[in-house]
Amino acid sequence: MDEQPRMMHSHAGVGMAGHPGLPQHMQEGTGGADGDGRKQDIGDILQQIMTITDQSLDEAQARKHALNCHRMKPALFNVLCEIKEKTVLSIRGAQEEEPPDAQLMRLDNMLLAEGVSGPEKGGGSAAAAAAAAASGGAGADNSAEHSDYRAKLSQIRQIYHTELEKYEQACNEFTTHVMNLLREQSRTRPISPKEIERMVSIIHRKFSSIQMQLKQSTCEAVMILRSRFLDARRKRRNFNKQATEILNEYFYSHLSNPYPSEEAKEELAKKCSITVSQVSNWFGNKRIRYKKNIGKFQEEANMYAARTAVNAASVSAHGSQANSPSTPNSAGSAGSFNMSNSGDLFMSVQSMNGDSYQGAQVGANVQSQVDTLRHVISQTGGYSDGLTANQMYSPQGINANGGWQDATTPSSVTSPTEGPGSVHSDTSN
DNA sequence: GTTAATGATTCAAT
DNA sequence: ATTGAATCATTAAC
Repeated sequence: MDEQPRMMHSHAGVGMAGHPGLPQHMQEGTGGADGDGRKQDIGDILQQIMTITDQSLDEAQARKHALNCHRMKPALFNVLCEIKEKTVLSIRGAQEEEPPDAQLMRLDNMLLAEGVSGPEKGGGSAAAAAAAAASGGAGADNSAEHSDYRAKLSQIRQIYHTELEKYEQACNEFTTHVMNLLREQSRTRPISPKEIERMVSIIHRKFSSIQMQLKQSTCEAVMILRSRFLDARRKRRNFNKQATEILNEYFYSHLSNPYPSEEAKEELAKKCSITVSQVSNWFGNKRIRYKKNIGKFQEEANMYAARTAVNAASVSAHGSQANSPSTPNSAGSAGSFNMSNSGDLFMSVQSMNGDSYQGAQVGANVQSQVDTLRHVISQTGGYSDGLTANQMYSPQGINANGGWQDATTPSSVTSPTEGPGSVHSDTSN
């Protein structure tokens, strides 16, 4: 509280120091208005300015008082104000008109998007929902994390608003204080309204730069929170049984080409209530894991093959039955996807199969039924003797195809197995 | 507590 | 951009 008088005092002193001699001179009654006299006056004034620092405080105060009482004071101030304004304007022209800060706008946009600076609850939940959607989960069961995220966000939000309010209040207080000060001082030194205005804008700029820091750190906090929340994405949630079944059905019924198109992925995603990228992930994992250890998946393959075969048969018995016997030897296609070339007996058949999907969708459908039926045939023993049947599902068949990096597969062990006899961990962990 | 299963991520190749 | 492969990280079963 005692700063104000001190400041005023010191400013007043400086103000006085600027033009101390003139009034004094006039006061002393040298009324002569001729040119020489004026020059003389100016000389005196300058002299007095130079010696002002030597003067005592009391003397300065006395002069100030004298100045304030002088009848010419208003006119003089007006002139000085005008001059000041002109110089100020020239400076101003150079440094003002700064463009609306891009950085600030970005921060504002982000805070708005994250629901920190927006309207009360709506923005926040919207952001949380967006984050939840980004997390890829089926929603529902990550409500704990969800609320956690929301709680943290609202905490940040609260801090942000409190601080912002504080800054605004401080800014207003300081502005009024400075304005009062300047108004007060305008009695003792030339201060134009424009100057006050300018000072206010400087203050506002300063405070807004402080606010920007606040916004920046808030943004950082939100980003950290967000990244932490999104890390929860890594928290694996098993798909529900139905979804897995749908995916497996598709996989095994398209075993010769288990690469669902974008549309198929979307369809599957919709059916399984998961995202398209999750479908892609699933198929990626499935392909690689299936390929790595076909033996392990035999049972599963048979099961789904049988199931889809039943469906297919019930839908269109004719077509499927017509197809199945036509390629009895190609049964080895159990693992036929991705195979490319090899001059085999299998090859010729399988490349044919491979070709079949490249064309119309009808072809693909037929293909899927063919795949399916092959499994059924093998499972039920089909025709052709057991040996053939075994070969159908053995990794040997795949190796024979040379399709994907044969090698490694312990064919000698797996081939005779009827089921997942050789269950060795595929993805050693 | 150990281990297999599994969804997600990363990185290189295409 | 998509895929394969390796790997990570979590879940579920034992």
